[in-house]
Amino acid sequence: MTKKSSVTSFDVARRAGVSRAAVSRCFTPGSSISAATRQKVLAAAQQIGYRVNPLARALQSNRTKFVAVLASRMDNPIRAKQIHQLSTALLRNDFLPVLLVSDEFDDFEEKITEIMQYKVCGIIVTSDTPPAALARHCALQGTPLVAVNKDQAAIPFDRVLCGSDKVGQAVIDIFQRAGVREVVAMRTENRSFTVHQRVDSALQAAEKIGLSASELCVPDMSYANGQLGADLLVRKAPKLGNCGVFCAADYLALGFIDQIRYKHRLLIPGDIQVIGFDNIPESARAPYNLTTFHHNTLEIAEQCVELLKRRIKDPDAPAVTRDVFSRPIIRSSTAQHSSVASTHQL
Amino acid sequence: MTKKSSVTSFDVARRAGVSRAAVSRCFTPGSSISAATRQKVLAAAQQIGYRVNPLARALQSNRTKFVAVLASRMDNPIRAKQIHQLSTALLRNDFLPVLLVSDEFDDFEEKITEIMQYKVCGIIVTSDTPPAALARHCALQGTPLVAVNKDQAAIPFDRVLCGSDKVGQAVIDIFQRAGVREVVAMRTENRSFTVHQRVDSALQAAEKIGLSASELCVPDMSYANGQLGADLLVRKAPKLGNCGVFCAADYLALGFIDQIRYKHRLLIPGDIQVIGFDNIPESARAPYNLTTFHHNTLEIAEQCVELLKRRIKDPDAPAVTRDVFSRPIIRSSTAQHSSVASTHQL
DNA sequence: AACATTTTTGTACACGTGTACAAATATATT
DNA sequence: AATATATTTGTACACGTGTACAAAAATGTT
Repeated sequence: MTKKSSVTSFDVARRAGVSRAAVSRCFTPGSSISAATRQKVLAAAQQIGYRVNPLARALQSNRTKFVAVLASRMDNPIRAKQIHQLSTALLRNDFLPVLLVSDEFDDFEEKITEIMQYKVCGIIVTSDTPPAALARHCALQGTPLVAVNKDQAAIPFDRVLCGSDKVGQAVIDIFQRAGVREVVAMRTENRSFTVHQRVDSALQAAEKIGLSASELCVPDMSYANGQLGADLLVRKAPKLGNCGVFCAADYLALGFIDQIRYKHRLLIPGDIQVIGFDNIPESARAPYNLTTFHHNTLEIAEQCVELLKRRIKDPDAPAVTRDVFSRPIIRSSTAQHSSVASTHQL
Repeated sequence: MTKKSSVTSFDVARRAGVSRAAVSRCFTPGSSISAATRQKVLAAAQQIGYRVNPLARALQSNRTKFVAVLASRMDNPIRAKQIHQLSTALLRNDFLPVLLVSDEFDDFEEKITEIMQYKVCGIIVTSDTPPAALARHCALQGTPLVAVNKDQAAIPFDRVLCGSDKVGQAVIDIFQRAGVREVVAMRTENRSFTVHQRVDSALQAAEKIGLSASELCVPDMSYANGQLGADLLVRKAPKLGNCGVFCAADYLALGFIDQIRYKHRLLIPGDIQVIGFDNIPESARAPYNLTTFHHNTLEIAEQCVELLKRRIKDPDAPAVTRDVFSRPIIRSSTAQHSSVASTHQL
């Protein structure tokens, strides 16, 4: 048993009556080979079930189809979905995703250098891994790097964002139309680029139209911290009138809403209006009906792969940033005053 | 730039004043090498930053550290968590997970045969991929195969389950203590081994103690199908008394609960009691508070890796099935009659 | 000290492929 | 038909490693 089915290009060459180089050329796109011999080789290969050994090919050409995907915190459904979409997009484009999950690893850099030894043809960063050191490492090895929702660094790399600055403006527009007089933006302490950008842009947009705005800070992005945020807000300002809270992630918003309703016994959107970001499945459901933004993970994934392919083709192209639009989705966690009752449903 | 840092074992050998074979032996566990030369080699390697080229090694030894992880439907949080835990467990044990997501792919088998060309050292199946054909393929190539929550097949393989038969009994116990007189078990049409096993074992357990029991079938495992199940149940039996519904997955249960409450205007657990399975984060929250079972993805992941390692060590060992216990978690979607108010909280 | 035995070392080959180079063939041009 | 050019083919080497084999060294035994 376990017969090593090592049928090599030699076998194909012999059977087709050509040199081994011809076989290699037949399976190497762009090589010079006549139609006649190509046919002979393909026929022979078909007959004896030949497949190019990708390891030997990689050893020679210094390239594999592997793409390292750096991830973390997959308990957040939007992150899980992003990984799902990324993996699918990569597979669809004939890459093979290697999933490196950074949680629990102190020596995560070690894992990255290890996978780079395999001559991966690219790295996609979704995790919290700070990309500065990684970008240096990649530049040194000539490995393409694409980062999702990351700030720029000294060494440039390709990036994909999700509606960086337009989101804040949209939040304020919605709140204003809904009659909100005071805006609170909830951010996290940890180093998440987009969270801060969303919150900052919202605060700026509020200031621009003279709307009272403040921020509220919780440690991390989770349901529990959303609850914490509710407690903090109620303690700080027990009397809330026409208040709108922008949570930088749906997970925060859900915790916030549940805590406001079930512990503090206030009404949403009657007493407090809430906007989230991500549009995770739960947000659409009856108990929440959260006004939020569609986090377009599919489009992000496709942009990542496109940038990756672009850079593989032209390693010296200038670094690019693609901004994927995040569509607002109005539901009933915000009041719907105006006649323009735009009720997008996903 | 992009200097190929190809420092090879030749370079190390020259610097250490030994043969290249000595270098190879130094980095091959179990090889015969003296302590003295090992030191010399390690020192030299350290100095010039040598790392074994894993591709060349793989070409020679016919083994890589890659493990193919077959996944699907990662929009379900429990599946996402399972992938997360599996990837982490693999990385912790010095493997590299390659994530193959089957959704959207008609020619998924092609992807599997492709990754097998890379001489992966194992395959772990979490997806809906029917393992029968795969098992044959793996047996032929001598590739270890571990399946999660799959039925046995003609060709045996290692398996990990999650409380296959004990769950049904536990469900009925809980319902009985809570005063339920009629049990309905919701199953899915699609080919999920564990769903059917859970439902069947519950029906059997009910029958054993003379409890009236019936089943309800919905197409797939999703929130929307939980809603559908609620509609079907209410249409079939508008007058429900002391009824307990066992949903084979929390996602179903949540949809069921929301639909029962927000559309049919019935009370839970007053009118209908509900038990789920998985203990996804949402189930613990205030709006739901679902009685369910802890789906121990961490333990499952570790068992998978353990079985994988075992089989790599001894390829001819008999196939094994490990059953991971799923602890019941009593919350308030079931009534708590008896004095033994066991309120486990995760 | 001479021999037998174990351990360590070096040489040489194998893994299966891509491609530079020159030779051979096919095509275009005068 | 003879020459110039473009295309295809085969040969030979390179990619970087693991390991069988025999030679050498170290260790143990009488």
